[in-house]
Amino acid sequence: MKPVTLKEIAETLNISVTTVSKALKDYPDVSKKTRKLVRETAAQLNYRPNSFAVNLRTKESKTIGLIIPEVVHHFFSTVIKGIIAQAEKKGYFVIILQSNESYELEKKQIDLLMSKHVDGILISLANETSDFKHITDVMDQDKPIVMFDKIAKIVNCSKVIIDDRKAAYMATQHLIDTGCKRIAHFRGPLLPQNSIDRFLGYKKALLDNDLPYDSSLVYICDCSDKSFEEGKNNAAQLLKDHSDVDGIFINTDMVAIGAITEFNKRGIKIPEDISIVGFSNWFMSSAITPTLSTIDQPGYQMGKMAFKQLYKELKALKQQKEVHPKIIELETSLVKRDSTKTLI
Amino acid sequence: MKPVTLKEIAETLNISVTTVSKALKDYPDVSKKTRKLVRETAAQLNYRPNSFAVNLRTKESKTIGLIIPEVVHHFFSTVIKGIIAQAEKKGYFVIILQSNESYELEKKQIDLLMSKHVDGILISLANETSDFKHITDVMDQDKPIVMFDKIAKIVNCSKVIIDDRKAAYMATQHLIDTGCKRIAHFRGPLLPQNSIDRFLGYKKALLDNDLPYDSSLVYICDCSDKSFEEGKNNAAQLLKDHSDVDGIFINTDMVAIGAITEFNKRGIKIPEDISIVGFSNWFMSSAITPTLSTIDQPGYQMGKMAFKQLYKELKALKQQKEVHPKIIELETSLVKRDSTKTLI
DNA sequence: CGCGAAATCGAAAACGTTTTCGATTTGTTA
DNA sequence: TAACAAATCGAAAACGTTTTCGATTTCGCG
Repeated sequence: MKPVTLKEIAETLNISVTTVSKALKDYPDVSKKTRKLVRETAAQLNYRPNSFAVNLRTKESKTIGLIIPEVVHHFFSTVIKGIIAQAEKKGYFVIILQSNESYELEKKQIDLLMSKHVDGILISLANETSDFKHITDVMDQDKPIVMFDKIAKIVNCSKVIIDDRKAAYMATQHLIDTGCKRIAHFRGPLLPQNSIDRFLGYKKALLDNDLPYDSSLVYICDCSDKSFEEGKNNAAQLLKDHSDVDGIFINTDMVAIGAITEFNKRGIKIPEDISIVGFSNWFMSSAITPTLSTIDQPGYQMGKMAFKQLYKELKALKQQKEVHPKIIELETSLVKRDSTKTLI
Repeated sequence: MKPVTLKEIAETLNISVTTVSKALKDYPDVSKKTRKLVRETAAQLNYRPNSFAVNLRTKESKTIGLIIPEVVHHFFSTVIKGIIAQAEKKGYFVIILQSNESYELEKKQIDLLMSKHVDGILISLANETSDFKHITDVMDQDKPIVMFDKIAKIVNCSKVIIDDRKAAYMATQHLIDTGCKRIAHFRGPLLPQNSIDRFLGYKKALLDNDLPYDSSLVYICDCSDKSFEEGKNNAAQLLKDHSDVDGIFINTDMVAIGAITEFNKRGIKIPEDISIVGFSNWFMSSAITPTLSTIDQPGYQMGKMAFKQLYKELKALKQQKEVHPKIIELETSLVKRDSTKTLI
């Protein structure tokens, strides 16, 4: 009933605990004979090292923390999956906590993870977060932290990102290329770096093509769990405000699908009346009618890379090596579908 | 730089480690004066108990394991969210592992969690799983385990479920009530209890209404990440096989949406030609055209309840009390939308 | 056989906490 | 003031592992 310990193996074999421990870890200073003997009885008694004791001794938990703004979110789900898969390969566990896009909660969650002594932290920042002391505090304690997707440029840690500005530029340029002259933008919240960058990419594309930038064509949405509704509302509002708009670049696919739904309901033809490009390549974007042109954002890959970088830093730290923060930029691509078309 | 320990607090105060420890836990045998003193210096030195040592001493990790077939899944996301939220309230962490619907992987993940000494396990079984020794092994080691959604009736542990049979009956009855005479079923895989139950509910509703059960009207789909495609394929196949079908009860919303997409493409009118009812009330079901009638399945609630039950058992076990497995059944409801209508 | 080197082993400390139980001090009452 | 109860404290063991360092044994070789 009681779990088997090194001591019990030692007793049944009439050798010391030390030797048993060393035998199981293939230390060179224990003879092959006893090594084999120990292995066998350990297997026979179904020995499992007590991870609590190992943790205490080695000061490692083989566990990392993951803080995410929102678990119920398709893109983040794929990131989580990438992280978990990669962590498992390296024998790490992942503890997931949510920030609910709240700065206070984010701080609390970091605190919890630190008191739990996770070996490292992966984080995508909350929309609210504009102060980063809680992050730098972690770094000051020599605990590696890697940001992904929603990052802070000012913090000097490793990051896994896409070039949001470039991607948004690509999306907007595509609208222009297919003939749009007056292009609106449904942007995300004001603080997060990626919604800023997407906005800037949109703006730059306009200016590079000698199209005037009109701030009244920029609509804000939270991109919360109400995204879909926001898309509908913004679409309705846009129709009221500007009858001349012929294209929209939208911050996320879900908002875009909300907008499409609203346009469909009102008999606005896509892409004949209005062309739309979304962002993230959520699988539903190929299911909606019309199918949605969008930017492909590699979530799984992002999770995978984020863990890989964290793992590198964990190893470096263990060997007392210097770690240099690294910025990993993943490629995005434009996926052309039916919501954008060159009209004759 | 080094984290402060009880010992250091004791030294700065010239008292024993014992007293410090007891003071921090409000033991009655330390005077109020020293208790306050200890608290203050602990706060001042920013003392954090070393969780590794606490774990080792108390044999608790305040961590539970969660095994889920697939993280990238809207329903499971909401369950995860419910679990994490509730766990946090009680000071528990959640380690998430995926089974990818594989029995072998599920076994391995349980093994990992056991070796990590999680305090308890929450699990939704993989489709492949038909042997349950790995589950009963956990129970034999007095580690509480609670199943949710995809459960095994034969295993005597606590479960949080819905009445899939009743819900499916409701869905099918609704199709019949709106005038359908020949109703197909896109069912899930053969092994999981819930897809069996949904099939049985469908069948019973037919028979209770004196409609013949025709096994050729039952189509199987994996409900994997290819769900959407499967919906399209099954829909296309159905049109080839049976031109007289006027209603379908579909195992999940995502498959249903795939089917709707296919029907839309082919000019089949919903609900005029074919009525459709899905399952789970995924938010996209109110976004698709036409909106999808479905069964509301309370994911968040299910996660919350699953953790609550596990927590109860953890507490009972700590107090050496007997634990009685409990089956918690959550209510479902029919959500009527545009994909089903009584036609005049 | 003797000597040094190499191979093999084990005692013990350490990780930081919790908790038992005995020791000491303080307070109370006759 | 003596005697006892109550309050307050601390020594030490325990949780199970890892690792250092010294002790012992074995071996090779002259």
